[in-house]
Formats: sequence, structure tokens, C-alpha cells
Amino acid sequence: MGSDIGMVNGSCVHEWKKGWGLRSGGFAQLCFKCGFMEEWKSGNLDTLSPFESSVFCNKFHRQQTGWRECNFCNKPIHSGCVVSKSLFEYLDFGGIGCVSCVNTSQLNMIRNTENPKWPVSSTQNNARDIHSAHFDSGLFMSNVDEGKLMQLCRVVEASESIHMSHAPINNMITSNGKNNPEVRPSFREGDTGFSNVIKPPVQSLTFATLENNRPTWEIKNMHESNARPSLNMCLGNPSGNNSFPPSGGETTDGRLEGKVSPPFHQGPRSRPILPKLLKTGLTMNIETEKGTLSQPRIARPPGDGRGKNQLLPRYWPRITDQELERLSGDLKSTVVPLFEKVLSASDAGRIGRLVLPKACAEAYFPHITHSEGLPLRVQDVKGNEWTFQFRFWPNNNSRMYVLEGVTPCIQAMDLRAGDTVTFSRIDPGGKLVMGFRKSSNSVDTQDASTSAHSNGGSAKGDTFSGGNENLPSGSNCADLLRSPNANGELRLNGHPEPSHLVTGAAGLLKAENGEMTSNNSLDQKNSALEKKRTRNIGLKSKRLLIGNDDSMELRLTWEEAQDLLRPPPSVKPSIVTIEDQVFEEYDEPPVFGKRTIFSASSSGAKEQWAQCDDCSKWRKLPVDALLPPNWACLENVWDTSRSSCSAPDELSSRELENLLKSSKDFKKRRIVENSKLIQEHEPSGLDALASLAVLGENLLGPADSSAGATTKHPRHRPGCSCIVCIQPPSGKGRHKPTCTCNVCTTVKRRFKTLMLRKKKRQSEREADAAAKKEHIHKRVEESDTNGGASREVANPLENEGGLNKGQVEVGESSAGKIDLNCHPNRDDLQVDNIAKLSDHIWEHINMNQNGGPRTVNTEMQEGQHSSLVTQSNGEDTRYLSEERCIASTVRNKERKDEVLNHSNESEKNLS
DNA sequence: GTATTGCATGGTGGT
DNA sequence: CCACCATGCAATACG
Repeated sequence: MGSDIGMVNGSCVHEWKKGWGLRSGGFAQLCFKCGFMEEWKSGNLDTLSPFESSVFCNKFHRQQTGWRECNFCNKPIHSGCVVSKSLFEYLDFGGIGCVSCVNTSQLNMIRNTENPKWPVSSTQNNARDIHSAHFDSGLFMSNVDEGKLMQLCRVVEASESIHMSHAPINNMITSNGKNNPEVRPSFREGDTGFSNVIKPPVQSLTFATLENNRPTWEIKNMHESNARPSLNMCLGNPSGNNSFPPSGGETTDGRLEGKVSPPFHQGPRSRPILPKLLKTGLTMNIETEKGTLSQPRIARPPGDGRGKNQLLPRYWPRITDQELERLSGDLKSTVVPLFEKVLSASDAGRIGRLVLPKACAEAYFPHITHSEGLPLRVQDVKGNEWTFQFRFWPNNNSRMYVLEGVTPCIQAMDLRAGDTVTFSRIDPGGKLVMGFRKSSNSVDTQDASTSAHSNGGSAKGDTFSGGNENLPSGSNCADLLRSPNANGELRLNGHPEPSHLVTGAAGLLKAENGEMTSNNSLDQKNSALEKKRTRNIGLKSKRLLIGNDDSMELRLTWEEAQDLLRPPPSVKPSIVTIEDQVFEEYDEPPVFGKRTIFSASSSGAKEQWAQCDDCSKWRKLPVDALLPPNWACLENVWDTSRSSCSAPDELSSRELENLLKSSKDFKKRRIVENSKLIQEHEPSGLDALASLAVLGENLLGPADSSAGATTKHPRHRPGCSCIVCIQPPSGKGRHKPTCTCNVCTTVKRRFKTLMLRKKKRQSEREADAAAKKEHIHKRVEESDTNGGASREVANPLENEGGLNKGQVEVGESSAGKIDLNCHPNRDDLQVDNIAKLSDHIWEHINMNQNGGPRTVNTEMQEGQHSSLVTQSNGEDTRYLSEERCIASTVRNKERKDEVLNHSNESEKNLS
């Protein structure tokens, strides 16, 4: 396991090299275990700070160690327990050694302490250089022998978090002000578990900036610095910044802070760890684990590989010391939890892209300089190895890191939005392992938002089976790492139980669908729908569990819900029509009230009728009365004569029937009235054109023709990408005939399609018309023969339409009686005629919409229309069709473009 | 027509 | 206010 890079920190460099490969032209990062992945300039390994790497690596060792055996004497060592007082040291080639053995083999390396240099070459560091002799609660400063990277400090195994929680916090001993390289703090039994960090006497680390603003380390002579920074870096920085928090709460540790705060300038900021941790609100969920003591599940801030990137707590891997110890011990390896992330809908979707937190990606994944990134091999909990593409996208002068190709892995692990994936590293080996944690209904106190995602998003109520999976409510089930199974296979959390839906969103969703569903149904048919709905619901939404028995009363069909949701009083809606469906839009949220019927009396006055819940009699109410969901005659304060159920019904069954009918009419009228209000804001020509194009064939249906609102495009919301919204702002865009914008292309495309359709229809009509002509001709001949020729039948087609030119003239004929003269046999005139006819439609629409005065558009249309209509010959109004509308759309659009052109030209001339 | 890819946008949370 | 990131969407590739 030799390394050509250096024996900086045990196996860290090896692992980095093995697992990740070195960046071209550079050396490995400091310590991969702890996330120190700062790059080193090629050949500049001597700038590497064994001290720092030692600190961090040992930190993780402390976190993760379990019982081991000394590689030299096979003596059992519990590296994570101060009580054992076993002195040990991690060996770069794996395993640990008791300190006596290590020291024996290391004595010759702790020499020449007066030599501040780091004459280390990449090839001079090898496995022989045993590093980091650990002494409990003591930190050894070591120096570097020639040709070797030596650790100048020793992170001493403190104690497990349990012990540490009671440990004094002032034992973070540094070598502040002590340049004596020979300081060899010794560990005394009974010392508290806090590690003491001894600073290298003559050297410190500072940040320098390499390419990409990535910090690197440089060794500077400490004697040159007046302000000698402390080596201590607090773990419990209450601000959450720059801290390695209290991982396990037991250590004094440091963390590179990046450019802003060089780590070695933090000495004065050394702070107690665990207490701070508790105060900072880090998640410490109590875990109830079978056979084990409860232990805080701490969101462990992982080693920060890039000082400038501070991992948000939500990404801190959560794992207990017990888990780590157990795992590490069982596996005889070190599991380094790196980070975790709650899968979003897009992460878990088919797109196969997992968005990585930027800080995490930059801290723990290889540095990538190109957007294409590089392949990343990750092993899942089942031992399968996946290769993802780790890459980034430029984003707002930043980067957005993604793992591509994760779909198979996500599916293999049966992960969904809301579940959590964890990234860890197995040491030695540096293998990246992707674990997962199924979502639960618990809410994490640390990052409620994240958990909310989890809860709402997955809509799952996973029950955690056995062991530490049985978490109390409110705890976060962080099964990042689990004990090896019977086969010794590493199981990173994997929830053994397939996810299943229980209550909550599933029921809610179905309830929204108007279904009455059982809570525990697992209808796979709906899985896709559920996913979709889950996404639509909003992951953060907190919804009432409709599936609860207590909420049974709320189970309603959609229509029932609509009836209960009353528009707020005195608020008039906007009427919009989307695909033939009329909607009312209110600016104010609806109120929850009793269903009533609105109608209009014979005098035209608006009325409201409500049915008593007790006697089912209908009572007349003021139109603005708002009733509670449950209402009875007794609450009829408006009509005291009928404030009792004993009062006779005002309506007979027949009257009630009329009432219902009139209610519909009332609604219809209200829609029209509102549409009129809407039409006060005359749509721009282009808007109308677009609306025509959008509404297409449905626009001129007999029913809709009376409702001018149908031509009003729905009120748009931000993000609307409809054909109307995508057009340039009114007046700012003028579409030329050659314009290829979406509006134009859509209109043209539809026109083309419809024209083809029309040709087909017309061919049919031709045959039909020919037959009729033949028939009429026969009749005329018969009339002539009979001496009674009828002029009226001379043009039967004209009569068939029931219209004449006069009727069509100004488009003021009744709705649906516009003469759409277009002889189907005249292909050369088809388009033109269609357009002409559509002009009628246009006008007609404007008339209906405006309900009165003509608009400029209308007048313009009318003028053109009048001249056009005279050219028209009779044709059945049934030929009014969508293609005409579209044709009109196109023509009108062009026409308006022309108008705009002229207008602009006129303006130019005037100016 | 569907899937993939790359970028843009806007909401949200942290500072 | 700003960075992050979830997601939409257009462009492109592919079947």
C-alpha cells in the first residue's frame, strides 16, 4: 500500500489516490477522511501539513473507531473509549497500533524537531512512516524527519460522546505561544476526553489560493508571524460556521475555514464543543435502540474539504457513535459519513439527475474543472457498484453539481422523493458508498424543512423495523450505517422494509380525487399518480390527514367540495374559459359555507336559497348572506317568519325545479356580466388573435357563442407559457408575415392543418351539393315545365343558410347566423372567403364580448367585413368552422401587422 | 413522439 | 440581499 505521494496521514492519501484518482498535475488532498481535499500543487507536497491532516484524520478516527487490534502486538484496543486508556495510533496502511508499538517504530521519526522544513517529496513518504501516535487527551507534536512527512500534532482520543458530554470544555489545549517543539504533552489518566492539539512549533498553515480560487496550504515559518494563530479550531462554533462541530461531542478539532477564515487564525476562537453543539440546536435525536443505550443521533458535520464551503446542517450525516463504532469495529474499517441529502422529486424522478449540494460536492467529490465532470463509482448498500457522472452546470456565476445516471440506483434502492441518500466513505479504500434512509413521518427538529420535504414528499409512513429503526416520534431515523448483516455485508442504513403508504397524503390525494379510500391501500395503479400528486401538493405542505377517522366528515367529492367552498361575499370573480370550461377566479380565498342556490326572480332581482339541514325546506335569503356549513331554519335571521322548521315551505316542488333551473340561468348571466366587465379591458388585437388560435374550434360553439367570456384568455399567472403569454408585450412586438415566433407558427400550423381538413370536408360537400343541385335542377325543370318557375329556389344554397346579404351585412344578426359564404367549389377563394367569414366571427365575438359599443377593433373588422361580405355568396352557416376562425386569425393578424406598420410609419413621419 | 441534455428561472433559506 | 437548488422548459438527439 505504498504511496508515491506521501505518508501524510496514514492511508488518507492512499485512499484518495486509490479511490478517486489524482487530479492531473496535482497531489492528493490533505486528508480524505476528514474531507480535506485541498489540492496541492504538483510536486509541492512538502507544503503539506501533516499537522493538519493529522488533526482531522484523527478526529474522524475518534469518531469512528471501535475495538481494534494492534497491528503489532494484537493487543485489543478500543480506540474510541478513553476509559480503555489504550494508546493507539492509526496506521497508514490500515488498522491501528498501540502507542507503545507505534512509538517504538516511530522514534526515529520524531526527531530533528528544530528543523522547520518539510523536506518531503512525494516519494519519500511511505508506509513506514507511522503517524499520529494517539495519546488520550493529549496531542503530540511531532516533527518531520528528513524525507518524511511527520505529524506535528497528535489528536488524542478523547472519549465517546457520552463521556464527552460531561467533559470540561477547557481542555482544548493548544500550543499557543509555545513554540517549543519539544513540548510533548502527556496524557494523564483521568483527563477529560478533550483532545489537545499541539501545534507545530515553527510552522503553520495558511491558505493560499490556487486556480479556481481553491485554497491550498502553504507552510510558513511561524517565526515570521507575529500573530501566531492557534491551531485550535473550534468544533462547536455556535455560528455554525467554520466548525467541525462536535462530532460526537468529544473532541477538540479544527476545521479549515477557507479563505475567509484561515483555520490557523482561529486559535482564540476555540470553544467547547459539545455544549456548543447542544446550544446550536444541532439535531440530537434520541435513539431508542434495542440492546443499546440511547445515544444522541447527531448530525455530524463532516470534515469540510473546502474551507470556503460550509455544509448546511441539513447535509450533515446523522449517525450515532455507536453505529460508527460498531461498524468500524465490525468491518475493521472506518466509515466516514460524508453527507446526506433528502431526495427531491426531481432527484428521484426519471430524469436521473441527483442534484448535489454544492458544498458537499466540492468538499467530498473530486474537483472538476469541466462541466462534463468525471465518472464516479459508488457502491450501494447491496454491494452493487454504480458509475455516476459527476458534473456541474454553470449557474448564476456559480455551479450546480449533479450526479447523472442515478435512476437505476435510485430504483434499485426503491427510493422516492423524501427519502434520504447518504454518502459515506469506507476507509481504508476510500470507496464511496451510497446509503439511503427511507422517509418517516417524524419531523426533524433540526431541519424541519428538510423533513417536511421528506414527509410530505414521500407521503410515506414507514415503520422502522427493529433495532434503531424504531425511533420515537420526532426523531430522525438516521440509519446511515447499520451493522453488518449476517453475511457480514455492510448495510448502510438500508431500510429493509419496502416503503408503503399509510395515511396522510395518499388518502388526501385520493380524497381530492373524490374517492373514499382506505388508509392503508396500496394501489399500485395509483403509484404514478401519487407521485405526481405528491409532487404537485408541495413537499412542504402540511396537510390534514383526510384518512383519519376524525376527518371522515371532510371526505367529499370534488363537487361537494366546490359547493362548500363559497366565493367570498361581495367579491366578483373573473371569468375565464379554459378549454371550454368556465372558471371563476377570485382574488380572495373562498370561504367555507353551506351550499345555496342563486337565482333570479321574475323581476330580475337576485335571490339566494338555502335548504335547511333539519327540515330540508328551502328558505329565501339575501343574496349576500353567507351561511355556515350547517344551517337550519332556526338560524334564518333574515326572515323571522320562516325561522322555524315548522314554517311552511316557500317553494313547491315545481317551484323548486324552476328555482334550480333559474339558478343555472343566473349563473350563466353572472358569467356574462363578469365577462362584460372583463371586456372593458379590450384585448389587444394580437391577444385576440392568439385567443382565437388557442380557442380554435371550440370558440364558436353555439353555446359558447353567447358567452363572450369564451374569447377571453384566462388570466395569466407568472410562468404561463401559453400562446398569449409568450408573445411580446403589447405594442412591443409586431409580427411580420415571415415571423416564426410561437404565436405565428402556431397559428399558421393550425391553419394549415385545418385547411387540409377542410378540403376533405369540402370534397364531401361537393358531392352533396352536386346532388342537391341536380335535384333542384330537376325541380326547376319541372317548374318550368309546369310554368311556375320559382326564383326563390334558383339559389337554393342561399336559402339553405336562411340568410341573405342584408342579414349578414353588419354582423348584427343574431348569434350564430353569420353568413359564412364560401363556396366549397371555389378553392381559389377558399382561404379568402374563410378569412372573410372569420371576420364576421371576429366581429361577432367583439360584439358579444363588449356587449355594446364597438371597439376600434370591431369597427375595423366591420369595415373590412362589410366590404368583404358583399363578395360572399351564400353558404350554409354550418360551414362556420374552426378553420375559418383560424383563417381569420391569420388574416387578422397580418392585417393588424399592416396597421401597426402603417401606424409606425405614420408616427415616424410625424416625428 | 419520446428521451435526453443543458440552461434558465424563481422560491427559499441563510446571511 | 444573495446563493443555493428544485424544477421548468427549450433544444437536441434518438427511435
